[in-house]
Amino acid sequence: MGGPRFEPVRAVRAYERVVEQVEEAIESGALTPGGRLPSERELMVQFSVSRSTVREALRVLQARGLVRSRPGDPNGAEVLPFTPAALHKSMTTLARVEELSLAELVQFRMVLDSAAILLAARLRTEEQLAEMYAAVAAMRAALDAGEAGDEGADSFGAADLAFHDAVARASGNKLIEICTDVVRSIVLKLIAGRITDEPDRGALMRRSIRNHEDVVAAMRAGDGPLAARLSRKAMYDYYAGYVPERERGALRALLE
Amino acid sequence: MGGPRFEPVRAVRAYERVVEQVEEAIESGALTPGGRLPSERELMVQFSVSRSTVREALRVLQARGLVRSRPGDPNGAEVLPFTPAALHKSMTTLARVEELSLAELVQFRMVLDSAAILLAARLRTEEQLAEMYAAVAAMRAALDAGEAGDEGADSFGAADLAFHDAVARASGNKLIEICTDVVRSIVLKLIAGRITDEPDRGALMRRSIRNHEDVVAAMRAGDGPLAARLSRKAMYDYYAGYVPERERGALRALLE
DNA sequence: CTAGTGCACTGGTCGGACCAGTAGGCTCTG
DNA sequence: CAGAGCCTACTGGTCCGACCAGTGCACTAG
Repeated sequence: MGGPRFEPVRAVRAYERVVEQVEEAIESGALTPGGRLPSERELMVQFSVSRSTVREALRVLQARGLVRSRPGDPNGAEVLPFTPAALHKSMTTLARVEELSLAELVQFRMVLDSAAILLAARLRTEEQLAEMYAAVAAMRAALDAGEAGDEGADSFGAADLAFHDAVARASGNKLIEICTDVVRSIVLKLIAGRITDEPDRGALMRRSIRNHEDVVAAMRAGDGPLAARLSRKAMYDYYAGYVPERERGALRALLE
Repeated sequence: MGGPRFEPVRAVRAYERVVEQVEEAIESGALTPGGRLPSERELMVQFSVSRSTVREALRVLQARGLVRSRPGDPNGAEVLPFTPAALHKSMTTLARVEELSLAELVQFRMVLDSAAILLAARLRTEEQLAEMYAAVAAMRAALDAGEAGDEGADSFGAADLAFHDAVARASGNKLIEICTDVVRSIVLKLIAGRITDEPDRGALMRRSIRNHEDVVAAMRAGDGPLAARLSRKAMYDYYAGYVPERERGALRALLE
């Protein structure tokens, strides 16, 4: 039969117990976003631990994006609504430490974005479709403004963001929405600097706009698979130039 | 012209500076996994801060999965190789706090897994293909063992994990690999308990095995799109029963 | 009734102290 | 001389008490 199966007892630190309890209170809904934790001095009484322990627990909770504390606030730490900030942080370190290549990130975006478009083609409302049209129009306006001066880059990027954000929201999947946003910002940070030096930037933008128009037209027509395929091609066209030649093959694998 | 553009100065805490410096040392490669940080008392000298501050910084770094400290270790905190533990944590809280539905999670898995299979169908080596066959064989063995007693559930799940892990690795995209793994474990945790109560469990497993066989056959034939479509169907078949009726439509949208 | 001023309290940081635990050098023994 | 055991100098975990610069609110003076 074998003796009783003993499990190794991991030494559980005091601050971890505090973290667990607060975390559970938040997840169970006992503490809602906007609500306040008791002050540190109050917490040390309730948990019967020292203030150092309380503070270390709060640091962990803060690192996980669950609470925020402000000096001088008489109300104690504030419970935050969930933000993907922690997710963003861990993915960013993943990208840096684990040497994620730009190709992998762009590939990931192609996968998620085309999935979002496939879903949005079915689920989108007329209003959301209008948002997408507006975003494309804003991209065109940014292009025209950029032809004269050199200011259009920011607003073009903002319009592009608005487009993909509208699509992601229309997909009805919050996880896709958040992940696309996170990965998008990481990609942009990686190619920042190189993006404005692009010699053919105007042509790139024009092509991107045309691609977006094709995508949204296919979505209006309800042809999700086509829209998804077009969106993968659009993203490939836009980012392939930044990806080393020998890694582009993996990207093209998604173009069918 | 407008006056000089002042930026709001956010009060930067001492422990944050410590975190930043250590983080940068890790990301720049000055500190490599397996390496050791100086002891806390040594750090408080180097940074000219108190031990409380050092410790709060270490707690943050630990929460981000970058270091780990053990009591009594004369070598100081250990720099960890990257693990998706932090990513996992933040996604889990995302799932709980932000009320991600099971349907969204399964949908996400369908998207990522089919993408991984599409890529793996092109890039897989013979060895990786053999791994997948072995995993399917293990699933069948677990089923047969389970018919007699009631022990097969664990080994069936383990074999299933091995299959999808092999596919994800063969895709050549570490981000996909990590995310599928994270989401997978969250899904399993959500339906834990319900999974063994399934009355038709044997039939479900048999069907799943057949689906996996079809997928791997399509991959051997090099038909990525077919394999991807089959894998989406396989996942739908396996998990749809746990998803509320009215949310299944979004899942079916991915079946074409 | 309003505007200004304290006060009580907050979080951030510091320094010192104690404890249980570890690792490696040391001594003592064979 | 070799090996087994103790011992000490560290480690991280926790506690305590203190000070500071801020914040909100009540209270007061106009």
